[in-house]
Amino acid sequence: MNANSSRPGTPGAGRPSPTLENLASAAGVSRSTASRAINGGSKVSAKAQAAVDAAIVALGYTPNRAARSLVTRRAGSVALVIPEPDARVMMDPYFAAVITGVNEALRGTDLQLVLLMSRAGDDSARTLRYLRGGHVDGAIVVSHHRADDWVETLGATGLPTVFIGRPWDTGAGIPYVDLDNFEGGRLAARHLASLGRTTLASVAGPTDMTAAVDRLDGWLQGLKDAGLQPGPVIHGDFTTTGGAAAAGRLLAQAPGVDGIFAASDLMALGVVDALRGTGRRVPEDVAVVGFDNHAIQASNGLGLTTVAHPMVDMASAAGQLLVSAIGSPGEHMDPVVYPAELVVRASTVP
Amino acid sequence: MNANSSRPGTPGAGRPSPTLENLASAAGVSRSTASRAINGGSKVSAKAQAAVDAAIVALGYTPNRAARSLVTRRAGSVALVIPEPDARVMMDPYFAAVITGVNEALRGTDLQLVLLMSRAGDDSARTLRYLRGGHVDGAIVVSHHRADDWVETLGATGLPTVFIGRPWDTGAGIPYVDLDNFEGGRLAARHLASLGRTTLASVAGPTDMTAAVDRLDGWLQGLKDAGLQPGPVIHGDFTTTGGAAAAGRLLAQAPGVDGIFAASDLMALGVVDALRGTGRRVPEDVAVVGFDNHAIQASNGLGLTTVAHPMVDMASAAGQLLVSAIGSPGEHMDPVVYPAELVVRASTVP
DNA sequence: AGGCTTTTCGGGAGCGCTCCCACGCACCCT
DNA sequence: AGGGTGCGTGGGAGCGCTCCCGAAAAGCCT
Repeated sequence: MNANSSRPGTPGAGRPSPTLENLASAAGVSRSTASRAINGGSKVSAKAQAAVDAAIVALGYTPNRAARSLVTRRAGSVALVIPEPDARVMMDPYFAAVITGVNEALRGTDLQLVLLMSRAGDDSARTLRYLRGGHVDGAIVVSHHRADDWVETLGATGLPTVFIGRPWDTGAGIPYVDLDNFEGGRLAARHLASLGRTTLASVAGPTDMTAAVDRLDGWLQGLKDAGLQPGPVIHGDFTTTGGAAAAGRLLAQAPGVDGIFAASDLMALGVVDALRGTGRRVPEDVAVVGFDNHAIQASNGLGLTTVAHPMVDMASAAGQLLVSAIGSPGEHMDPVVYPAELVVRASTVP
Repeated sequence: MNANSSRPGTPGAGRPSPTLENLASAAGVSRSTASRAINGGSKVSAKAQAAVDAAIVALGYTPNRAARSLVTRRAGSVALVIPEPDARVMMDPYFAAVITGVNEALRGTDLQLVLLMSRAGDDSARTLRYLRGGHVDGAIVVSHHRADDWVETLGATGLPTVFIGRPWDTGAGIPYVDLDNFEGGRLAARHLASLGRTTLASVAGPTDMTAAVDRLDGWLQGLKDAGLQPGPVIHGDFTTTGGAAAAGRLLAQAPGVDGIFAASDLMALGVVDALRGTGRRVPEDVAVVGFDNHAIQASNGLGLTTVAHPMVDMASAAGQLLVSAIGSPGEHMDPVVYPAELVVRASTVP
């Protein structure tokens, strides 16, 4: 037995891949019949279908995407647009979840995921040119900051588009997938109130993101429902260190706080660390509620009470929405809003 | 001023984009000349070039990628292959860094990034078919586990390929970008030894990853160099919880340990938590060294001594390597190995 | 100035595929 | 038995582009 017995004949040459014509003659049918057999198989006799199928395997035939695209005017790919500075992508588990979910939705279709990460200004024009250039059949935009004007711009191009996270401007009627962030905030407030906590504060997210604003609005509404005075609100940046810093300022403002709602699990972890740093016990002295139910919540040993945010599922739903939007263009699609659910753990209930 | 004054003429219709022929007649030249003017501009008179350039702007012309691909046999895209179960992608910051870096390298070229995440078995065949089907001009493979046989398989196809992380089988001569993990492990050992620590243990990574094995080998070599007895080695899975669990077992084996090297920052955080959970102080009782210098190391307030691992830069280097491999196929390219550097913080030096 | 090379240009062909249309054949209805 | 009505099939055209090659224009030499 020789170890390298399976060396190919012409190294590096890469034999030309078989064409549809090759396939057809190998199967003993015409190019047209072969094409029909490959796509959907309607109006093809069982015999011809079988012959083509066999030939595909025998020749290792793969249709040439470029040729197909040229005539069908379909690119066979969708773009995932992430309009964020790269550094942010690094830390936030959100994007990994989005990629995973969208990818999941695309599995089974023959659509490929093209990643479009665009930084500030100039680059976003490039991205836009690419999108409207017909190079993709649709786009999923991770909608985040108020400044991005993707909505109106993309809305005008007619390119099937789905947003993940409610965009600021929903007027264009572009479909989106979102979590009921308002209800999530309300649940957090109600939960803390039901535990008898009365001095409640929040480490909120950036004010230019709909998700952060909704969570805060819900939180305040929940406090009002419970008949509680709203405590201080500090805006963080959704990161752990940002959460810790916000907690520090918060404690300076309201040393007697006994319940904190952090608008993300990452920030909640920072908050817990900061609290412990001051000698406070969680949850005995201060109960903490996070947001996202991200796996990382378990990382400091303390189970974190949090609002579930099924990011992968939501991204997958966005992918499916896009696929069906591509399938039936022009049809109106309603937004999909996932309900919020509270997951109670040791950071509020010992 | 009417708010919706900029509505396009035919909503949803999407006017047909101009073809090269349109462009040529608008510029008053032939299709061929227009084509030449667009690609490289050699053998085109200044006058013709200017006319074409003007027409491009006037018409908003974008070349049809599919048509171009069909004749040039270049896809205009590269694949990023991530052969991991999706769940893993979620937690590990590594992949976000890879995506960021590769994307950075591709900026400036007209290559697009196509994401190929393939799960176990069946799916990997699909991925492979896609890669060898000529749908991309090259591939970057995040090489991780021993089981993946991408190396030999891709090596045979002749598709330009670069690995991130040294693959198990380097025989095929496929270029890769890696960190000097061995040296990183050795630095950790030397550092702890130089602090007078004598009972040293390691929470290593999975044994089927070259990075984990190299770090461990370097660690053991460093201990030998310092004349120290190697302490227990527990294998974790590069996650925080895995690190905490490993630390628990490690303390059972060697309660008197005064220095621990964790093969990733995530695991190091788990280790620190576990140590504190037993009442041990870091670094007074036990010094801890991590690996990666990931931003998350700051998350628990304690600065973590760690080995720098410039993942974004490395991924970017891999992207550049791939671009040049596509430019000059068949040419041999040497692996790129980044040096390891120790970053000393409070987890070892108070 | 005549013949030469060099430079610029335009038309034709064809990449691999899908779609349209027309043709043949089996089948069923009256 | 004759004329439908299907379904299955094959050939032709053409998607938008690049490349090849021959023609035209411009430059150079002796």
